Amino acid sequence: MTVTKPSLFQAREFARRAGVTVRTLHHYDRIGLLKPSERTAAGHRLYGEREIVRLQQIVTMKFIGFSLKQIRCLLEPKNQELQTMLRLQRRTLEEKRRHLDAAIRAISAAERLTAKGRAANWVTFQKIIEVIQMQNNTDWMMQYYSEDARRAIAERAKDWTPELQARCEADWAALGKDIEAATTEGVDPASARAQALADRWSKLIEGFTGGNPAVMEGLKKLYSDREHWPANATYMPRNDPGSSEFIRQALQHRKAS
Amino acid sequence: MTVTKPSLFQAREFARRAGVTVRTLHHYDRIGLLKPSERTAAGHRLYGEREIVRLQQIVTMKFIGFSLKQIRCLLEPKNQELQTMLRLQRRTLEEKRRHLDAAIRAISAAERLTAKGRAANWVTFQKIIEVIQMQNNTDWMMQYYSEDARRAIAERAKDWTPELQARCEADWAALGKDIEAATTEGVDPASARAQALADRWSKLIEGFTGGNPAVMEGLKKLYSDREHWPANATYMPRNDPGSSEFIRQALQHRKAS
DNA sequence: CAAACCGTGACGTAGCGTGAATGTTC
DNA sequence: TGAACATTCACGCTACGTCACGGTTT
Repeated sequence: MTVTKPSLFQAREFARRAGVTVRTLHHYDRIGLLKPSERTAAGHRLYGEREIVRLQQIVTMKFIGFSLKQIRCLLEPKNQELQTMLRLQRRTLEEKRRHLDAAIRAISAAERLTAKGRAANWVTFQKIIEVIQMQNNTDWMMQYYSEDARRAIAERAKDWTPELQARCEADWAALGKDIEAATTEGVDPASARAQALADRWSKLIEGFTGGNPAVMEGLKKLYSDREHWPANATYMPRNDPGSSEFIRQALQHRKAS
Repeated sequence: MTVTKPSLFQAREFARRAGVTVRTLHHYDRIGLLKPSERTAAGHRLYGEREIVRLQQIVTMKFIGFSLKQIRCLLEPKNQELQTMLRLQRRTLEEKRRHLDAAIRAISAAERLTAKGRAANWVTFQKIIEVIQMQNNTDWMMQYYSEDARRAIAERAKDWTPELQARCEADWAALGKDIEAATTEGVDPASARAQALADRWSKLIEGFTGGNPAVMEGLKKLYSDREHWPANATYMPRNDPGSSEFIRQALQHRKAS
C-alpha cells in the first residue's frame, strides 16, 4: 500500500518555493503567523503541506496590501468577513492610487515647465501642486457649491481631457509666479501690468466657472471661508495672502474703469 | 522709514502655516533638515521667513514622494540635478502605480468571483494573482519571445480592454481550480473530463497566442526554462507541478487520438 | 574535514505618534 | 496663578535586512 508521503521541507527549500527569504520565515514564526509543523532534535524548522498552503495565502494577501496583522486575523478559520475586508482594502488602494496619480501629474507638469523654461523654480512647482491638490479634494470643495453649480461643474467635467488639465495647471502656476513677482516688486494694482495679470486671472477663473454665475458664487464662498479649510490644505494660497489681495485690488480698479 | 518686520514664528503657529505638526518640526530639527533661525533664552524655537519657504519646499517634495534624506540632498544650493531626480522619481511612482493597479484588479476579480460563486476560495484567488502578476512582468517575459512573436503580441495588445482582461483572468482562475480538483481526485488524463479541461486550456492559450506559432514557441520556451524564473515569481505554477503535468498528459492523449 | 546549511539574538531602517516629566509665557 | 504654550527624552510601529556567533547536516 502507498504510504502518504510526509514531504517535509527545511527552511531554505520551503522559502524558495514561495519566493520569500528564510528570515521572513523566522519573522512569521516569531510573530505567530506561520509556525513550522515540527522541529528536528537540533531545533531546525520543518514545514509540511499545510504550511505551504498557508504561506501562499500569506503571500497572496501581502500582494493585496494587507498588513501581517490583518492577514493573521483574516486567516483565522472562524473569520467570515473576507468580503468586507476586500472592499475596504480596495477603497484604501484606490485612495493611494489617486495620490500617486496626483504626484505623477505634478512631476510631469514640473518637467514640462523646467524643460522649456530655465532652471527649476520652486514657486512654480508649488503652484502646480496647489492646483493638483485642489483637483484632488474635489469632494470636500463641493460643499461650497449649490446644486446648480455642481451640475454645471459636472457638465463641464465631461470634456475635460488630461491635456487640458495639464495646460490649466501650467497656466495657473505661471500666473501665480508672475503675480508673486509683481507683488514683491511693489507693482501698483492700478498699473497696466497689474491689469494684464488680472485679465489672465479672470480668464482662468472663467475657464473653470464657464461663466456660470452659480459656480462663481460657490468659488467666492469657498475662498472667503478660508479659516474653515482643512488643516492639511497647504494647497491654497493661504500662505501668500499678498497675491490674492493684489489681484483683488487690481480687479477692483478694472471694474472702476 | 519702514523697518523690515522680523516676523518670527513660534513652533505652533509655524507648523500650522505649513500644515504639519510640531513634532514634525522637532524631527526635522533633529535630523538637520530644517533648523529654527534662532532660539529664545528659554530654548524655544523661532522660525523666520526663509524657514517658511524651506518648509514649503520640503512639504512639496514629500508630496512628490521623496524621502527626507533625498529632500535634504536636493535642497542643498549647489545641487543641480533636480531634473534627473524628478525623472527617476516619476519612474518609481509609475512602477508603484502598476503594482497598485494590479492589486486593485486582483481584488476586483476576487470580489466578482465571490459575489456570484459561494464563499471565497483561496485557490481561485491565488490563480487570479498569478495571472495578474504575469501580466505585470511582461518586460521580463518578453526575452523569451522572438521578434515576430513580440510584434504579434503587441498587435493583439492593442484591442485588449480591461473587461477582456478581467474575463481572461477569471477564466484562468476557474480553470486552474478545476484542474487542481481533477488531479487531487486522481482523474485519468485520458478521460473525457480531462479532455474537456485540456480543451479549455488550449482555448485560453490560443486566446493569448492568437494562433501565432512564433508566440506559441516563445511560450513553450518560457515554460520549459522554469529554473531561471526570478525567485520572486510565485505567480507561476511552479508550486503545483501536478496541474501542468496533468494537462501535458491530457494534451498528449488528445494529439494521439 | 569542509561546505552548506541551521539556529538565536540584536541592531537598523522611515517618519513621525504618543506619552511623560518639566519649564515658560501671557 | 492657571491655561496654553514650550522643551527634551524615549519607546512604539512595519516588515523584515543584515551582521555576529555558533551549532548541524552531509
